[in-house]
Amino acid sequence: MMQSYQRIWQTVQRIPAGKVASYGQVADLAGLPGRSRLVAKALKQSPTPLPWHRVVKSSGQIAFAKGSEQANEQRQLLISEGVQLRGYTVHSAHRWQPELAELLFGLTF
DNA sequence: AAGTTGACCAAAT
DNA sequence: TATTTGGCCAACT
Repeated sequence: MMQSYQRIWQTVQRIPAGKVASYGQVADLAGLPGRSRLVAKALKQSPTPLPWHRVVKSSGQIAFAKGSEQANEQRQLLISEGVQLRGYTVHSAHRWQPELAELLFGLTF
């Protein structure tokens, strides 16, 4: 549903530069628990200004195949933001841990 | 209308 | 550490 994509995009937009979130984490924050695959789909539709590169697997690995054009691009974007990686895996220290106030920001009631 | 596909995930092996 | 398995569900065949 388009509504879900909007929520996902808004959530991705809140990930700070220099930090990353997992697909599942974004789904949870968007109020769509268990729908990590939908996040991937929404990202595929990525409106240009979206910081899509700040979303990685729960393992810290970049989701694209190693060595692929897209994986390399994502890697460079992250590095340019000061994110440290070992190969195609971001260091756990850069994982986004939203504060309570930040979590509440996404609620609709 | 029924089957397949994903920029995934967590737990089990 | 690596691979498999079952779960997930909207969008496509």
